[in-house]
Amino acid sequence: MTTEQRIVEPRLLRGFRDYLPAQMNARQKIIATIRQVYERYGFLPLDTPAQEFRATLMGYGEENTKQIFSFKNPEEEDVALRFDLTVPLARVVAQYPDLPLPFRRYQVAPVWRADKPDPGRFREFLQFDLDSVGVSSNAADVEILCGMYDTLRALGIENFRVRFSDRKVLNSLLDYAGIPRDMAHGIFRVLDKLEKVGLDNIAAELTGGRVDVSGDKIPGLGLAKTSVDRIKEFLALPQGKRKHVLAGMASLFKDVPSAAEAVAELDFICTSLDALEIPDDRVTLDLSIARGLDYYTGPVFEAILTDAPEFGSVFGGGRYDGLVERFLGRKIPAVGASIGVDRLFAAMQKLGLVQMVSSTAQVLVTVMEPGRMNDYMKLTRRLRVEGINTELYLGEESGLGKQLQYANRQQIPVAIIMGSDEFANNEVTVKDLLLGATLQDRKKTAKGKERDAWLVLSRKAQVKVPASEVLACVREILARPRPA
RNA sequence: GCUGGCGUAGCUCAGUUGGUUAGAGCACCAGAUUGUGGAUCUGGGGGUCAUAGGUUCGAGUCCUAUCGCCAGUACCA
Repeated sequence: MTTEQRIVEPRLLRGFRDYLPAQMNARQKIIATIRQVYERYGFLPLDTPAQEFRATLMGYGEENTKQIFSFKNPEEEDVALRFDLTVPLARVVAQYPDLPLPFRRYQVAPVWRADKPDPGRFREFLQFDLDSVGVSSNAADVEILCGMYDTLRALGIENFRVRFSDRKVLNSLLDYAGIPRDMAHGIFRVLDKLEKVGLDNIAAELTGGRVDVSGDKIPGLGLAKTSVDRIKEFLALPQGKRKHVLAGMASLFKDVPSAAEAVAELDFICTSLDALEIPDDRVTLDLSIARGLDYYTGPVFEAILTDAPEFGSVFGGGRYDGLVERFLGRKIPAVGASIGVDRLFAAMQKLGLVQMVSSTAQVLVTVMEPGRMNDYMKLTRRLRVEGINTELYLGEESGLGKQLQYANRQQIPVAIIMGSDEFANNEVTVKDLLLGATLQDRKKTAKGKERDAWLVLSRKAQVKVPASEVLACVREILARPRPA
Protein backbone atom coordinates (compact mmCIF):
# COMPACT_ATOMS: atom_id res chain seq x y z
CA MET A 1 0.00 0.00 0.00
CA THR A 2 1.43 3.35 -0.99
CA THR A 3 1.50 6.38 1.24
CA GLU A 4 -1.02 8.08 -0.97
CA GLN A 5 -3.54 5.29 -0.56
CA ARG A 6 -3.16 5.35 3.19
CA ILE A 7 -3.76 9.07 3.60
CA VAL A 8 -6.94 9.97 5.44
CA GLU A 9 -8.49 13.19 4.26
CA PRO A 10 -8.42 15.70 7.10
CA ARG A 11 -11.89 17.12 7.37
CA LEU A 12 -14.55 18.18 9.82
CA LEU A 13 -18.01 16.82 10.40
CA ARG A 14 -20.67 19.23 9.26
CA GLY A 15 -21.70 21.60 11.99
CA PHE A 16 -18.45 21.12 13.90
CA ARG A 17 -15.58 23.58 13.99
CA ASP A 18 -11.96 23.89 14.96
CA TYR A 19 -10.89 26.86 16.99
CA LEU A 20 -7.35 27.81 16.02
CA PRO A 21 -5.22 29.67 18.57
CA ALA A 22 -6.05 33.22 17.46
CA GLN A 23 -9.78 32.56 17.73
CA MET A 24 -9.32 30.53 20.88
CA ASN A 25 -7.52 33.37 22.63
CA ALA A 26 -10.35 35.71 21.73
CA ARG A 27 -13.00 33.21 22.75
CA GLN A 28 -11.37 32.54 26.09
CA LYS A 29 -11.28 36.25 26.75
CA ILE A 30 -15.01 36.46 26.09
CA ILE A 31 -15.66 33.51 28.39
CA ALA A 32 -13.54 35.04 31.14
CA THR A 33 -15.47 38.30 30.84
CA ILE A 34 -18.81 36.55 31.12
CA ARG A 35 -17.63 34.49 34.07
CA GLN A 36 -16.50 37.63 35.83
CA VAL A 37 -19.97 39.15 35.52
CA TYR A 38 -21.71 36.03 36.78
CA GLU A 39 -19.40 35.68 39.74
CA ARG A 40 -20.02 39.34 40.51
CA TYR A 41 -23.62 38.25 41.01
CA GLY A 42 -22.50 35.41 43.24
CA PHE A 43 -23.48 32.56 40.93
CA LEU A 44 -21.64 29.29 41.66
CA PRO A 45 -19.80 27.16 39.11
CA LEU A 46 -21.13 23.73 38.15
CA ASP A 47 -20.13 21.10 35.64
CA THR A 48 -21.98 17.98 34.54
CA PRO A 49 -21.12 15.18 32.09
CA ALA A 50 -21.53 15.52 28.35
CA GLN A 51 -23.48 12.27 28.30
CA GLU A 52 -26.67 11.53 30.17
CA PHE A 53 -29.13 8.69 30.09
CA ARG A 54 -31.34 9.24 27.11
CA ALA A 55 -34.41 9.15 29.32
CA THR A 56 -33.04 12.05 31.37
CA LEU A 57 -32.97 14.31 28.35
CA MET A 58 -36.29 13.27 26.90
CA GLY A 59 -38.93 15.06 28.87
CA TYR A 60 -41.72 15.71 26.50
CA GLY A 61 -42.46 12.54 24.63
CA GLU A 62 -40.81 11.61 21.38
CA GLU A 63 -41.22 14.79 19.39
CA ASN A 64 -37.69 16.07 19.49
CA THR A 65 -35.68 12.90 19.46
CA LYS A 66 -34.20 13.53 16.07
CA GLN A 67 -32.28 16.55 17.31
CA ILE A 68 -30.49 14.59 19.99
CA PHE A 69 -27.28 12.71 19.30
CA SER A 70 -27.99 9.37 20.90
CA PHE A 71 -26.34 5.97 20.86
CA LYS A 72 -25.61 2.95 22.99
CA ASN A 73 -22.65 2.78 25.35
CA PRO A 74 -20.56 -0.40 25.80
CA GLU A 75 -23.05 -1.58 28.42
CA GLU A 76 -25.79 -1.34 25.79
CA GLU A 77 -27.52 1.47 27.68
CA ASP A 78 -29.34 4.21 25.78
CA VAL A 79 -27.32 7.37 26.23
CA ALA A 80 -27.27 10.78 24.57
CA LEU A 81 -25.23 13.95 24.39
CA ARG A 82 -26.80 16.82 26.31
CA PHE A 83 -28.53 19.38 24.09
CA ASP A 84 -28.64 22.11 26.73
CA LEU A 85 -27.46 22.76 30.28
CA THR A 86 -30.87 23.35 31.80
CA VAL A 87 -32.12 19.79 31.84
CA PRO A 88 -28.90 18.49 33.47
CA LEU A 89 -29.28 21.29 36.03
CA ALA A 90 -32.79 20.10 36.83
CA ARG A 91 -31.41 16.57 37.23
CA VAL A 92 -28.69 17.81 39.61
CA VAL A 93 -31.14 19.74 41.76
CA ALA A 94 -33.34 16.68 42.05
CA GLN A 95 -30.43 14.31 42.67
CA TYR A 96 -28.73 16.27 45.47
CA PRO A 97 -31.44 17.18 47.99
CA ASP A 98 -28.81 18.67 50.28
CA LEU A 99 -28.00 21.48 47.85
CA PRO A 100 -29.08 24.66 49.58
CA LEU A 101 -31.84 26.50 47.77
CA PRO A 102 -31.88 28.88 46.14
CA PHE A 103 -29.26 27.24 44.01
CA ARG A 104 -27.78 29.88 41.76
CA ARG A 105 -25.25 28.47 39.35
CA TYR A 106 -23.39 29.27 36.19
CA GLN A 107 -22.08 26.68 33.77
CA VAL A 108 -20.05 26.97 30.60
CA ALA A 109 -19.92 23.83 28.51
CA PRO A 110 -20.49 22.45 25.02
CA VAL A 111 -23.86 21.06 24.01
CA TRP A 112 -24.85 19.12 20.91
CA ARG A 113 -27.81 19.32 18.62
CA ALA A 114 -28.23 17.30 15.45
CA ASP A 115 -30.12 19.90 13.46
CA LYS A 116 -29.15 21.69 10.29
CA PRO A 117 -26.21 24.06 10.68
CA ASP A 118 -26.72 27.71 9.77
CA PRO A 119 -24.57 30.80 10.07
CA GLY A 120 -23.79 31.14 13.74
CA ARG A 121 -25.49 27.81 14.37
CA PHE A 122 -23.52 24.64 14.90
CA ARG A 123 -23.99 21.06 15.96
CA GLU A 124 -21.53 21.46 18.78
CA PHE A 125 -21.60 24.77 20.53
CA LEU A 126 -20.71 26.33 23.80
CA GLN A 127 -23.41 27.56 26.11
CA PHE A 128 -22.90 29.80 29.07
CA ASP A 129 -25.85 29.54 31.41
CA LEU A 130 -26.93 31.24 34.56
CA ASP A 131 -29.94 30.00 36.51
CA SER A 132 -31.61 30.47 39.87
CA VAL A 133 -33.41 27.37 41.11
CA GLY A 134 -35.82 27.54 44.01
CA VAL A 135 -36.95 31.14 43.72
CA SER A 136 -40.51 31.91 42.75
CA SER A 137 -40.14 35.65 43.22
CA ASN A 138 -39.67 37.61 40.04
CA ALA A 139 -36.72 39.26 41.74
CA ALA A 140 -34.78 36.31 40.32
CA ASP A 141 -36.04 37.15 36.83
CA VAL A 142 -34.93 40.72 37.28
CA GLU A 143 -31.51 39.52 38.29
CA ILE A 144 -31.22 37.40 35.15
CA LEU A 145 -32.21 40.35 32.97
CA CYS A 146 -29.65 42.54 34.71
CA GLY A 147 -27.07 39.85 34.21
CA MET A 148 -27.79 39.83 30.49
CA TYR A 149 -27.51 43.59 30.35
CA ASP A 150 -24.26 43.70 32.34
CA THR A 151 -22.73 40.85 30.37
CA LEU A 152 -23.30 42.43 26.97
CA ARG A 153 -21.97 45.72 28.28
CA ALA A 154 -18.90 44.03 29.73
CA LEU A 155 -18.20 42.44 26.35
CA GLY A 156 -17.92 45.89 24.85
CA ILE A 157 -21.00 45.53 22.68
CA GLU A 158 -22.51 48.93 22.04
CA ASN A 159 -25.65 48.05 20.16
CA PHE A 160 -27.75 45.31 21.67
CA ARG A 161 -31.28 44.93 22.83
CA VAL A 162 -32.57 42.66 25.54
CA ARG A 163 -36.25 42.00 25.06
CA PHE A 164 -38.56 40.35 27.52
CA SER A 165 -42.15 39.37 27.84
CA ASP A 166 -44.17 36.70 29.56
CA ARG A 167 -45.59 33.45 28.28
CA LYS A 168 -48.79 34.35 30.09
CA VAL A 169 -49.19 37.40 27.88
CA LEU A 170 -49.50 35.27 24.79
CA ASN A 171 -51.87 32.89 26.54
CA SER A 172 -54.03 35.87 27.40
CA LEU A 173 -53.85 36.93 23.79
CA LEU A 174 -55.29 33.57 22.76
CA ASP A 175 -58.14 34.11 25.20
CA TYR A 176 -58.64 37.66 23.97
CA ALA A 177 -58.73 36.57 20.35
CA GLY A 178 -60.96 33.60 21.08
CA ILE A 179 -58.41 31.00 19.95
CA PRO A 180 -58.27 27.60 21.65
CA ARG A 181 -55.17 27.01 23.76
CA ASP A 182 -54.22 23.92 21.77
CA MET A 183 -53.40 26.13 18.80
CA ALA A 184 -50.85 28.02 20.87
CA HIS A 185 -47.83 26.26 19.38
CA GLY A 186 -48.67 27.17 15.79
CA ILE A 187 -49.76 30.71 16.59
CA PHE A 188 -46.67 31.52 18.62
CA ARG A 189 -44.43 30.16 15.92
CA VAL A 190 -45.96 32.53 13.40
CA LEU A 191 -45.88 35.53 15.75
CA ASP A 192 -42.24 34.86 16.44
CA LYS A 193 -41.52 35.71 12.81
CA LEU A 194 -43.03 39.19 13.02
CA GLU A 195 -39.76 41.03 12.85
CA LYS A 196 -38.50 38.84 10.07
CA VAL A 197 -41.41 38.80 7.61
CA GLY A 198 -43.66 41.70 8.62
CA LEU A 199 -47.27 42.11 9.65
CA ASP A 200 -48.92 41.37 6.30
CA ASN A 201 -47.20 38.03 5.89
CA ILE A 202 -48.05 37.13 9.46
CA ALA A 203 -51.70 37.86 8.83
CA ALA A 204 -51.56 35.68 5.73
CA GLU A 205 -49.99 32.79 7.63
CA LEU A 206 -52.62 33.05 10.33
CA THR A 207 -55.43 32.74 7.81
CA GLY A 208 -55.07 31.28 4.34
CA GLY A 209 -51.34 30.88 4.02
CA ARG A 210 -48.97 32.47 1.53
CA VAL A 211 -46.27 31.78 -1.00
CA ASP A 212 -42.84 33.05 -0.02
CA VAL A 213 -40.13 34.55 -2.21
CA SER A 214 -38.56 31.19 -2.97
CA GLY A 215 -41.89 29.89 -4.23
CA ASP A 216 -42.50 27.70 -1.21
CA LYS A 217 -46.06 27.37 -0.03
CA ILE A 218 -46.62 28.12 3.62
CA PRO A 219 -49.92 26.70 4.81
CA GLY A 220 -52.19 29.00 6.81
CA LEU A 221 -53.66 28.32 10.20
CA GLY A 222 -57.17 29.16 9.11
CA LEU A 223 -58.02 31.66 11.84
CA ALA A 224 -61.20 33.68 11.63
CA LYS A 225 -60.86 37.30 10.61
CA THR A 226 -62.11 38.49 13.98
CA SER A 227 -59.32 36.59 15.69
CA VAL A 228 -56.69 37.99 13.34
CA ASP A 229 -58.03 41.50 13.87
CA ARG A 230 -57.63 41.09 17.60
CA ILE A 231 -54.10 39.80 17.15
CA LYS A 232 -53.39 42.84 14.99
CA GLU A 233 -54.73 45.07 17.75
CA PHE A 234 -52.30 43.40 20.09
CA LEU A 235 -49.38 43.81 17.71
CA ALA A 236 -50.26 47.46 17.25
CA LEU A 237 -49.91 48.22 20.94
CA PRO A 238 -47.70 51.21 21.64
CA GLN A 239 -44.00 50.59 22.01
CA GLY A 240 -41.39 52.51 23.93
CA LYS A 241 -40.91 52.73 27.65
CA ARG A 242 -41.57 49.54 29.56
CA LYS A 243 -44.25 51.00 31.80
CA HIS A 244 -45.94 52.51 28.77
CA VAL A 245 -46.05 49.19 26.93
CA LEU A 246 -47.33 47.47 30.03
CA ALA A 247 -50.11 50.00 30.50
CA GLY A 248 -51.19 49.52 26.90
CA MET A 249 -51.41 45.79 27.34
CA ALA A 250 -53.22 46.02 30.67
CA SER A 251 -55.78 48.26 29.06
CA LEU A 252 -56.29 46.00 26.03
CA PHE A 253 -56.65 42.91 28.21
CA LYS A 254 -58.68 44.56 30.98
CA ASP A 255 -61.55 42.13 30.40
CA VAL A 256 -59.39 39.04 30.04
CA PRO A 257 -59.27 37.28 33.42
CA SER A 258 -56.10 35.32 32.65
CA ALA A 259 -54.15 38.52 32.01
CA ALA A 260 -53.98 39.65 35.62
CA GLU A 261 -51.05 37.37 36.43
CA ALA A 262 -49.04 38.44 33.43
CA VAL A 263 -49.62 42.09 34.23
CA ALA A 264 -48.59 41.59 37.85
CA GLU A 265 -45.39 39.74 36.94
CA LEU A 266 -44.36 42.22 34.29
CA ASP A 267 -45.20 45.14 36.54
CA PHE A 268 -42.87 43.78 39.18
CA ILE A 269 -40.08 43.38 36.64
CA CYS A 270 -40.59 46.80 35.04
CA THR A 271 -40.71 48.54 38.40
CA SER A 272 -37.47 46.87 39.44
CA LEU A 273 -35.69 47.66 36.18
CA ASP A 274 -36.75 51.30 36.53
CA ALA A 275 -35.50 51.39 40.10
CA LEU A 276 -32.17 49.95 38.96
CA GLU A 277 -32.00 52.56 36.20
CA ILE A 278 -31.57 49.96 33.47
CA PRO A 279 -32.13 51.99 30.29
CA ASP A 280 -35.47 51.50 28.58
CA ASP A 281 -33.90 51.29 25.16
CA ARG A 282 -31.57 48.46 26.13
CA VAL A 283 -33.90 46.22 28.08
CA THR A 284 -37.30 46.54 26.50
CA LEU A 285 -40.69 45.02 27.13
CA ASP A 286 -41.56 43.48 23.78
CA LEU A 287 -44.85 41.63 23.95
CA SER A 288 -44.37 39.90 20.62
CA ILE A 289 -41.53 37.58 21.55
CA ALA A 290 -42.57 33.97 21.97
CA ARG A 291 -39.57 31.69 22.58
CA GLY A 292 -39.49 28.30 24.27
CA LEU A 293 -42.75 27.01 23.07
CA ASP A 294 -43.48 24.27 25.59
CA TYR A 295 -40.75 24.95 28.05
CA TYR A 296 -41.30 28.29 29.70
CA THR A 297 -44.02 29.10 32.18
CA GLY A 298 -43.57 32.81 32.88
CA PRO A 299 -41.22 35.62 31.86
CA VAL A 300 -39.09 35.00 28.79
CA PHE A 301 -36.02 36.90 27.60
CA GLU A 302 -33.80 37.16 24.60
CA ALA A 303 -31.04 39.43 23.38
CA ILE A 304 -29.93 40.37 19.88
CA LEU A 305 -27.09 42.46 18.55
CA THR A 306 -28.89 45.19 16.67
CA ASP A 307 -26.06 45.51 14.15
CA ALA A 308 -26.19 41.81 13.37
CA PRO A 309 -29.85 40.82 13.65
CA GLU A 310 -29.36 38.02 11.14
CA PHE A 311 -27.67 35.98 13.83
CA GLY A 312 -30.86 35.98 15.83
CA SER A 313 -30.93 35.56 19.56
CA VAL A 314 -27.47 35.27 21.09
CA PHE A 315 -28.71 35.10 24.64
CA GLY A 316 -32.08 33.79 25.74
CA GLY A 317 -33.99 32.29 28.58
CA GLY A 318 -36.98 32.43 30.83
CA ARG A 319 -38.79 30.92 33.75
CA TYR A 320 -39.42 27.18 33.76
CA ASP A 321 -41.23 26.26 36.94
CA GLY A 322 -42.12 22.77 35.81
CA LEU A 323 -38.79 21.27 34.82
CA VAL A 324 -37.39 19.95 38.10
CA GLU A 325 -40.71 18.29 38.86
CA ARG A 326 -39.94 15.64 36.24
CA PHE A 327 -37.08 14.33 38.35
CA LEU A 328 -38.46 15.05 41.80
CA GLY A 329 -42.20 14.74 41.69
CA ARG A 330 -42.72 18.16 43.16
CA LYS A 331 -42.38 21.61 41.71
CA ILE A 332 -39.29 23.70 42.23
CA PRO A 333 -39.42 27.08 40.50
CA ALA A 334 -36.50 28.10 38.35
CA VAL A 335 -35.46 30.84 35.97
CA GLY A 336 -32.38 31.30 33.86
CA ALA A 337 -30.75 32.36 30.64
CA SER A 338 -28.18 31.00 28.29
CA ILE A 339 -25.60 32.60 26.04
CA GLY A 340 -24.86 30.90 22.78
CA VAL A 341 -21.16 31.65 23.03
CA ASP A 342 -20.29 30.49 19.52
CA ARG A 343 -23.14 32.37 17.93
CA LEU A 344 -22.28 35.48 19.92
CA PHE A 345 -18.66 35.02 18.95
CA ALA A 346 -19.55 34.67 15.27
CA ALA A 347 -21.70 37.80 15.41
CA MET A 348 -19.06 39.81 17.25
CA GLN A 349 -16.45 38.64 14.77
CA LYS A 350 -18.59 39.86 11.90
CA LEU A 351 -18.97 43.24 13.60
CA GLY A 352 -15.21 43.50 14.13
CA LEU A 353 -15.60 43.41 17.90
CA VAL A 354 -13.18 40.55 18.34
CA GLN A 355 -9.51 41.24 18.58
CA MET A 356 -7.56 38.26 17.33
CA VAL A 357 -4.30 37.63 19.12
CA SER A 358 -2.30 34.69 17.93
CA SER A 359 0.11 34.38 20.81
CA THR A 360 0.18 34.08 24.54
CA ALA A 361 3.89 34.90 24.73
CA GLN A 362 5.03 38.38 25.72
CA VAL A 363 8.67 37.74 24.92
CA LEU A 364 10.47 35.69 22.28
CA VAL A 365 14.04 34.69 23.08
CA THR A 366 15.80 34.33 19.75
CA VAL A 367 18.62 31.89 19.16
CA MET A 368 21.66 33.09 17.26
CA GLU A 369 24.20 30.57 18.41
CA PRO A 370 22.66 27.14 18.74
CA GLY A 371 25.83 25.97 20.48
CA ARG A 372 24.92 28.09 23.48
CA MET A 373 21.38 26.81 23.81
CA ASN A 374 21.78 26.44 27.55
CA ASP A 375 22.26 30.19 27.90
CA TYR A 376 19.08 30.88 25.94
CA MET A 377 17.22 28.34 28.01
CA LYS A 378 18.47 29.84 31.25
CA LEU A 379 17.37 33.33 30.28
CA THR A 380 14.01 32.00 29.16
CA ARG A 381 13.57 30.27 32.50
CA ARG A 382 14.52 33.40 34.41
CA LEU A 383 11.79 35.34 32.66
CA ARG A 384 9.22 32.60 33.17
CA VAL A 385 10.02 32.35 36.87
CA GLU A 386 9.39 36.07 37.08
CA GLY A 387 5.95 35.60 35.60
CA ILE A 388 6.65 36.80 32.08
CA ASN A 389 5.17 34.65 29.33
CA THR A 390 8.23 33.69 27.36
CA GLU A 391 8.79 31.57 24.30
CA LEU A 392 12.19 30.21 23.34
CA TYR A 393 12.58 30.05 19.57
CA LEU A 394 12.59 26.36 18.71
CA GLY A 395 12.20 26.56 14.94
CA GLU A 396 14.58 24.93 12.52
CA GLU A 397 15.24 28.20 10.70
CA SER A 398 18.27 29.90 12.16
CA GLY A 399 18.40 33.39 10.64
CA LEU A 400 17.62 36.29 12.94
CA GLY A 401 15.34 37.82 10.34
CA LYS A 402 13.31 34.62 10.28
CA GLN A 403 12.97 34.66 14.02
CA LEU A 404 11.88 38.28 14.19
CA GLN A 405 9.42 37.63 11.40
CA TYR A 406 8.05 34.76 13.43
CA ALA A 407 7.67 37.01 16.49
CA ASN A 408 5.99 39.64 14.37
CA ARG A 409 3.51 37.20 12.90
CA GLN A 410 2.73 35.77 16.29
CA GLN A 411 2.24 39.30 17.58
CA ILE A 412 4.80 38.77 20.31
CA PRO A 413 5.62 42.30 21.51
CA VAL A 414 9.21 41.82 22.69
CA ALA A 415 12.20 39.98 21.26
CA ILE A 416 15.46 39.24 23.01
CA ILE A 417 18.65 38.95 20.99
CA MET A 418 21.90 37.47 22.21
CA GLY A 419 24.80 36.93 19.81
CA SER A 420 28.55 36.93 20.09
CA ASP A 421 28.71 40.65 20.91
CA GLU A 422 26.27 40.33 23.75
CA PHE A 423 27.88 37.20 25.14
CA ALA A 424 31.33 38.86 25.04
CA ASN A 425 30.11 41.83 27.08
CA ASN A 426 27.61 39.99 29.24
CA GLU A 427 24.82 42.02 27.68
CA VAL A 428 21.41 41.39 26.20
CA THR A 429 19.59 43.19 23.39
CA VAL A 430 15.91 43.81 24.01
CA LYS A 431 13.74 44.83 21.10
CA ASP A 432 10.33 46.48 21.23
CA LEU A 433 8.65 44.99 18.19
CA LEU A 434 5.51 47.12 18.38
CA LEU A 435 7.44 50.36 18.53
CA GLY A 436 9.83 49.01 15.93
CA ALA A 437 6.95 48.31 13.60
CA THR A 438 6.11 51.99 13.49
CA LEU A 439 9.58 52.60 12.11
CA GLN A 440 9.31 49.93 9.47
CA ASP A 441 7.77 52.25 6.92
CA ARG A 442 10.93 54.33 6.79
CA LYS A 443 12.98 51.30 5.94
CA LYS A 444 11.68 51.05 2.42
CA THR A 445 13.15 54.38 1.34
CA ALA A 446 16.31 54.06 3.38
CA LYS A 447 19.45 53.24 1.43
CA GLY A 448 23.16 53.77 2.03
CA LYS A 449 23.70 56.49 4.58
CA GLU A 450 19.98 56.95 4.92
CA ARG A 451 19.87 53.36 5.95
CA ASP A 452 22.42 54.01 8.65
CA ALA A 453 20.25 56.83 9.91
CA TRP A 454 17.29 54.54 9.91
CA LEU A 455 19.23 51.99 11.89
CA VAL A 456 20.11 54.64 14.48
CA LEU A 457 16.48 55.63 14.71
CA SER A 458 15.36 52.07 14.99
CA ARG A 459 17.63 51.59 17.95
CA LYS A 460 15.25 53.67 19.96
CA ALA A 461 13.09 50.62 19.78
CA GLN A 462 16.00 48.37 20.62
CA VAL A 463 18.27 48.67 23.64
CA LYS A 464 21.33 46.81 24.79
CA VAL A 465 21.47 46.34 28.56
CA PRO A 466 23.67 44.46 31.05
CA ALA A 467 22.41 40.92 31.50
CA SER A 468 21.42 41.72 35.07
CA GLU A 469 18.95 44.34 33.86
CA VAL A 470 17.01 42.32 31.30
CA LEU A 471 14.04 41.83 33.53
CA ALA A 472 13.60 45.50 34.34
CA CYS A 473 14.03 46.38 30.69
CA VAL A 474 11.43 43.85 29.52
CA ARG A 475 8.99 45.03 32.16
CA GLU A 476 9.53 48.63 31.12
CA ILE A 477 8.75 47.83 27.48
CA LEU A 478 5.68 45.74 28.35
CA ALA A 479 4.40 48.62 30.45
CA ARG A 480 4.63 51.10 27.59
CA PRO A 481 1.26 52.47 26.55
CA ARG A 482 -0.02 50.86 23.38
CA PRO A 483 -2.66 52.04 20.97
CA ALA A 484 -5.72 49.87 21.38
C1' G B 1 -36.54 17.50 5.48
C1' C B 2 -38.24 20.48 0.97
C1' U B 3 -37.10 24.26 -3.12
C1' G B 4 -33.48 26.97 -5.77
C1' G B 5 -28.37 28.54 -6.68
C1' C B 6 -23.14 27.55 -6.52
C1' G B 7 -18.47 24.15 -6.27
C1' U B 8 -11.72 26.43 -10.75
C1' A B 9 -4.53 27.40 -6.48
C1' G B 10 -4.23 28.25 0.89
C1' C B 11 -8.05 32.75 0.10
C1' U B 12 -11.13 35.94 -3.42
C1' C B 13 -12.34 35.12 -8.20
C1' A B 14 -11.68 35.32 -14.16
C1' G B 15 -12.07 31.58 -17.90
C1' U B 16 -15.81 33.91 -24.61
C1' U B 17 -21.09 29.79 -28.82
C1' G B 18 -17.54 23.10 -25.94
C1' G B 19 -11.40 23.95 -29.20
C1' U B 20 -3.78 24.32 -28.08
C1' U B 21 0.04 23.58 -22.42
C1' A B 22 -6.34 26.61 -17.21
C1' G B 23 -5.11 32.47 -15.58
C1' A B 24 -5.01 37.00 -12.09
C1' G B 25 -4.77 39.37 -7.28
C1' C B 26 -3.72 38.30 -2.31
C1' A B 27 -1.07 34.70 0.66
C1' C B 28 3.31 31.42 0.72
C1' C B 29 8.78 30.45 -0.46
C1' A B 30 13.69 32.37 -2.17
C1' G B 31 17.01 36.36 -3.45
C1' A B 32 18.29 41.72 -3.52
C1' U B 33 19.77 42.70 2.46
C1' U B 34 25.77 36.50 5.24
C1' G B 35 23.10 40.23 13.29
C1' U B 36 17.32 42.81 12.55
C1' G B 37 10.41 41.82 11.42
C1' G B 38 4.77 44.44 8.40
C1' A B 39 7.56 48.29 2.35
C1' U B 40 9.58 47.66 -2.79
C1' C B 41 11.60 44.86 -6.80
C1' U B 42 12.95 40.11 -9.15
C1' G B 43 12.21 35.07 -9.38
C1' G B 44 9.71 30.47 -7.66
C1' G B 45 6.44 26.51 -5.85
C1' G B 46 1.48 25.34 -5.85
C1' G B 47 -4.62 22.77 -9.73
C1' U B 48 -6.85 14.72 -10.41
C1' C B 49 -11.17 22.43 -12.62
C1' A B 50 -15.78 18.82 -5.74
C1' U B 51 -16.41 13.26 -6.83
C1' A B 52 -18.17 9.30 -10.16
C1' G B 53 -20.29 8.17 -14.65
C1' G B 54 -22.18 9.85 -19.54
C1' U B 55 -22.60 12.82 -24.47
C1' U B 56 -18.64 14.39 -27.99
C1' C B 57 -13.20 13.99 -32.63
C1' G B 58 -12.54 17.16 -28.24
C1' A B 59 -15.57 18.85 -21.63
C1' G B 60 -13.50 23.66 -16.52
C1' U B 61 -17.74 24.60 -20.04
C1' C B 62 -23.25 20.13 -21.83
C1' C B 63 -26.25 15.77 -19.18
C1' U B 64 -27.08 12.42 -14.72
C1' A B 65 -26.03 10.96 -9.79
C1' U B 66 -23.45 11.69 -5.21
C1' C B 67 -21.04 14.88 -1.71
C1' G B 68 -20.24 19.81 0.05
C1' C B 69 -21.43 25.05 0.51
C1' C B 70 -25.03 29.20 0.19
C1' A B 71 -30.12 31.29 0.24
C1' G B 72 -35.26 30.58 1.33
C1' U B 73 -38.65 27.36 3.97
C1' A B 74 -39.66 23.80 7.90
C1' C B 75 -37.73 22.53 12.74
C1' C B 76 -35.32 24.52 17.14
C1' A B 77 -37.57 21.36 24.61
